[in-house]
Amino acid sequence: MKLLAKETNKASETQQCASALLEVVPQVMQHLRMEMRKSCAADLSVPQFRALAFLHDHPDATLSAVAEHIGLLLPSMSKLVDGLVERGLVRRRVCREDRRCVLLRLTRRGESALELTHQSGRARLAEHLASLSASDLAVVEQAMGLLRSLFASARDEEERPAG
Amino acid sequence: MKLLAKETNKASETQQCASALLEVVPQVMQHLRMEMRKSCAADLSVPQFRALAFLHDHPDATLSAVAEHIGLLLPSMSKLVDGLVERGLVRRRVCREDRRCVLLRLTRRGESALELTHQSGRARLAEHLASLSASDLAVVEQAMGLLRSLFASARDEEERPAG
DNA sequence: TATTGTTATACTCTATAACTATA
DNA sequence: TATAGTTATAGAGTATAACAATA
Repeated sequence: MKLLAKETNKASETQQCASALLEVVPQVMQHLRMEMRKSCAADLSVPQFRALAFLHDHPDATLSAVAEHIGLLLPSMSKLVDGLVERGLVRRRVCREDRRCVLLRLTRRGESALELTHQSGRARLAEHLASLSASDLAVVEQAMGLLRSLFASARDEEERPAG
Repeated sequence: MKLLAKETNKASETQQCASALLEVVPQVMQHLRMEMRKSCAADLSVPQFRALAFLHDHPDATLSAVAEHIGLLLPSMSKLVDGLVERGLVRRRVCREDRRCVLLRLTRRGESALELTHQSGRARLAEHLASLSASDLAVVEQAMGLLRSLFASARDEEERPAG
């Protein structure tokens, strides 16, 4: 009976946590979006920024790989990459071994844009976090670690197995 | 000197935490978006869901109030509400005291759609969270509480002062 | 035939600028 | 004149469906 009660508590805790995520994640996301837009560091949208970050970590990734990581379907990703290529931030190249595949890689301008945006975004976010105590910061960072593992895409799991 | 070192550590902790947010929040957000789309519970987008949730908690809120909470400008909000009104989820009404203002309120269908989407989203999210231990869940929930306070909009602060 | 990617099309999100109605 | 909201317009994000090229 006690075990059952525990299970029930766990389930209700899980539901409560899910509710919190459902409310807070979009709220924080909206702030991220607005700050990135206002800062105009390199004028990157959030998905563009994420794509560049992935390509920084995985040079010569295929379009499919990026799409899976970002969580977009191929047509959406193809279009997003169109923009990055037009702006000279990414280089598109056909793979020699399998000519159906497209290999993507950051240009030097792409690297700069990524770094600029990352630094500026981090700085603005850090201002918001300034009022947190050291232990609060630790809680948030730990939570982000947990969520990163939970919501990593299948392909990411292969490379960096989640704990 | 020791104090300075502490300050430096705190700053670097803050930066690291900001980096984690910058990476993980969009990742989780993307999952939320996709799950809400796939579930088709009531076919609500994330911003639509957020607007309904706010109106549930604040009946007869003005368009401006909703816009500020969601983090949209007035034209964007007006258009979003157009869609909700057309679908019969929200009622728009002119305020008698100040005829410039528009008061928004959920219809019964709006309440249902909100509840359906909330339950379905929470359930799907809960599946992902199932592998977390009770203490991990607590960490995530605590982090969400901290972030909710930090990123609440100005108007929300008035009603529910952040700790 | 199956897979990778692109093109075509459509809808939502979001912004800015110009406008209307009310105060 | 200032404020609340709408309309007009535009661009990015995202999806589905249809297509092309390669395996």
